[in-house]
Amino acid sequence: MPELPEVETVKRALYKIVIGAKITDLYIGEKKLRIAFPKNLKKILIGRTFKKPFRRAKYCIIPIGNLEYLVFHLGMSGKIRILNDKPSPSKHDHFIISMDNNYHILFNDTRRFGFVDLIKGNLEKNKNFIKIGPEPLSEKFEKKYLFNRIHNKQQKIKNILLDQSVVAGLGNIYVNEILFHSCISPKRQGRNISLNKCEIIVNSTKLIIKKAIRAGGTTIKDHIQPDGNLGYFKFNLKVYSKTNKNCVNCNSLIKEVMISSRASFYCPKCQR
DNA sequence: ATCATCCCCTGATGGC
DNA sequence: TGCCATCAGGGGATGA
Repeated sequence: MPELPEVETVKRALYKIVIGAKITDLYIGEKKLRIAFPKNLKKILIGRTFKKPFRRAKYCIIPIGNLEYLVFHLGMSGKIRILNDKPSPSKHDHFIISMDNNYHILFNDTRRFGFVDLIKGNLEKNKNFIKIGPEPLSEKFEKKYLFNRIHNKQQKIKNILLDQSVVAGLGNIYVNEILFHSCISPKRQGRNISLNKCEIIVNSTKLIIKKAIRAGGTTIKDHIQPDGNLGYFKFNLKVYSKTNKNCVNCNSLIKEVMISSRASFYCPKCQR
């Protein structure tokens, strides 16, 4: 599910309820997620107080002390719910945090590609973060940077933008939408993209990511906001999963092709 | 180094 | 109805 806007939505929901809250209880499921839960996680967390949560790429991070962080990654199907009543864990519920303000954070993940981890020390030097590129909404993500990163690449632009070391947080839905907005074919090689086109890609990225965050992300199947609402950006999708629908600009039929075994959608007339 | 492919896992869907 | 193959928002390991 979750790309940057979905994780940002989760972070904002947590921000409203975790700051200053003390952890009173923890449930940890039997099954291993992408990585095992840290040893003694329960012992370490109970009694600790959350500080301000933040997001980096597709990771949601809550500091629990000086240079100590609780880190979530939602993988493909991970969901965070915020509940007023203590839930009894049902299928695919892997992690529940109870706090002294009577809120409960539930981590549910059908496919278990997500994980929960504890990180100590400088986050940006941690193995999960050290290679991650600039945030798309930061000033560091600008046309010259992008041009430098792609102008000698043999890869298709679709794959380049999915590469977290080039730009952080984009996934399959938003890359498809960004390339449509940029009028660039997903099959175009990185080295065939000019500086001017890079500016267009950068601007489209910022615009679409901002709009998606405002909408609470995109619900295709799994994603829901932590309060149970849908991600309303699904009503703004122009190409993703629109195979054989009409292009909103030129009325041509939207095409679907597989690029590196991931579905890619584009308008063959608008995107070159 | 760079790039494509496979794999982790569960569930939904569609063809036969 | 059942069975099988394919696909899904991610990303790490592998090997050419």
